[in-house]
Amino acid sequence: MNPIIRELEGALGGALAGAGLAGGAGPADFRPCADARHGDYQSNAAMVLAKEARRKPSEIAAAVRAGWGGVGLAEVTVAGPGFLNFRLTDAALVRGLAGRLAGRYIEPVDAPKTLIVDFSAPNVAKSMHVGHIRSTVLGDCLQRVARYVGHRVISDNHIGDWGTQFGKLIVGLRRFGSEDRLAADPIGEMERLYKRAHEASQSDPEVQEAARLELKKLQEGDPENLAVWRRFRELSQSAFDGIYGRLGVRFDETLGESFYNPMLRGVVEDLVARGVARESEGAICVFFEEAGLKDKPFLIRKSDGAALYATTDLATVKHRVETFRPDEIWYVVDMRQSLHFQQLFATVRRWGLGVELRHVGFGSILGADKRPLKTREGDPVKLEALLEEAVARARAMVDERRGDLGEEERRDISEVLGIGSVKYADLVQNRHLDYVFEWDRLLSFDGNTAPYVLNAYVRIQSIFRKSGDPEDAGYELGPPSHPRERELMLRLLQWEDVVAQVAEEQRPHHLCFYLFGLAGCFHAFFEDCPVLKAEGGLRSHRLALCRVTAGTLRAGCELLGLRTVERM
RNA sequence: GCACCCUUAGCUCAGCGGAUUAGAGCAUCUGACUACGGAUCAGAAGGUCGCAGGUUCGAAUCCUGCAGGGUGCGCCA
Repeated sequence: MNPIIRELEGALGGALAGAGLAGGAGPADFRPCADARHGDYQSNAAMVLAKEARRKPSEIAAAVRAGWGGVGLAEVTVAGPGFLNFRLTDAALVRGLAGRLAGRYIEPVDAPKTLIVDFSAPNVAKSMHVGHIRSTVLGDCLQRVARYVGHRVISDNHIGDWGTQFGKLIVGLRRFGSEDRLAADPIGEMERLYKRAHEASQSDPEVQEAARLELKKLQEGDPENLAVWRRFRELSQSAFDGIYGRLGVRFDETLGESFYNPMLRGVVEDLVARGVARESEGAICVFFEEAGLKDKPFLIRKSDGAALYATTDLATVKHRVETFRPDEIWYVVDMRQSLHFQQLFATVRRWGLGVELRHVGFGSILGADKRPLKTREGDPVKLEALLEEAVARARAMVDERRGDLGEEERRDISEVLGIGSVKYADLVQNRHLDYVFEWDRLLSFDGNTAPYVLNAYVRIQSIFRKSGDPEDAGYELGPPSHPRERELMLRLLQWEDVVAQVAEEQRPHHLCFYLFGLAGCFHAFFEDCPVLKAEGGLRSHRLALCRVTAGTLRAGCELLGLRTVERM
């Protein structure tokens, strides 16, 4: 929280206590005014607390005003049935931004936690496609934000590197494989091999049997098949790394499904021994009493003895708890899996592992027809191709407007804008809504988009270049001399709270909306308040505002996983 | 059948631990081009917040029911 806002909230708490309403009555409910005409910040605490205390809200509000101890911070007015409206003093505005001008952008949370953020999770031997965008972009943003506010974060890519598909892949490689193709386009070749073997097995029982045997050999640790499997995995990983590099996404751990393989048997046995799971129709299941889960058993071992997705997930939780001692684990996974997570979480609770699990769910990406996005041929759209197209489209716009810049810089700007636009379009939306992927809207450089936000930053950088001042010039923040300055200062003050909210609710769209609003405030300020033409203290003050704004925009972009550029 | 999610302006969406006259963007219309970057700004118009009840001094927000759309639900992941 911004230090000055914290002081204000404290002063409100004190005034409430002075009015006979103990601090235990809950938060002071101090927040920016919904409508700026009423003031800068507001509190409905008087009305909320009046109900419990069986007193008149207006009376409580009047008492708060009379006992207001934050005179140097804000003036209080009472409106309507008991609204408390606050108008910050100039001194408070200046003091609230002093830390930021000095480069301090965040105060660590009071109680840092250890968090595991589980996201992305592509499958080996397949290319990443649109279905992976949201998990990857959202998960990366959340790990950045959580780290930023001071939590200890472990990001983990739970890749799909084990399963029945490897039987067919091995058969495919042996019968139809081509080293040349595998070297030239590893993922493409692996997909082709799988498809080829799968098709062959449909019509030819011999192929199907061969795949089954190869899978069995692999599972039993046959060295040759293991070597092939490792090769598939390595080839896939380097393809993933290429995309992650381009997206600027990093993982602390990449513990795929195969890692947990040796633990699966023990997990099932332990759950049975503890009475959490039991045999049913030849399989092992967990049954629930909870409403909604009653008739929905959680299968952890098939009747043929094989483990399932659920088993691996349970083993994963156990391993994470034992290894990293996390307070929370966040699963950034498609909402369609919410039942699975409900069951998983309920099972873990009964198992008594003592960790808070959270499903950070999100909706699907749809095509213009409102059906899951596919290519014209009906295949999923590959992530690499999608990023390539985004950058190409951005490049066309950069070329059109900035022919004066060199080739290398234009390429770099296009990359930042193209990738940034795709990420931003995803993050700006409330995550649990499906979203319709439309190139024109996504890359429209108008509205609440990455280019708009980046442009505000670029304009500020341009001011500094033009100022002729040294980069480390000291500027001094003064009291607002214009309404636009005041609006900008107030907006800047909200930064810490917005970041905290994103961390608490795992909802990055709040940060996007904040940055968009901040960029708008800056543009408006820039329109009405000459910076470089101002003189003396005013020039210094306005440049200080520019500096804090640029720093905040840059910090926000970084949290979203967007790179910034100096010119565009 | 059961469960979860969604329904707010023409379109895409914020807001939903209740509160002062429901907000943005896009599209539409009007202005600002001797511009510290017009990839901008200012303004207008546009909504019985799916429907019906209920709780409350006060409901887009909480509760119940209904309708429409989506998703998922024993041996896939």
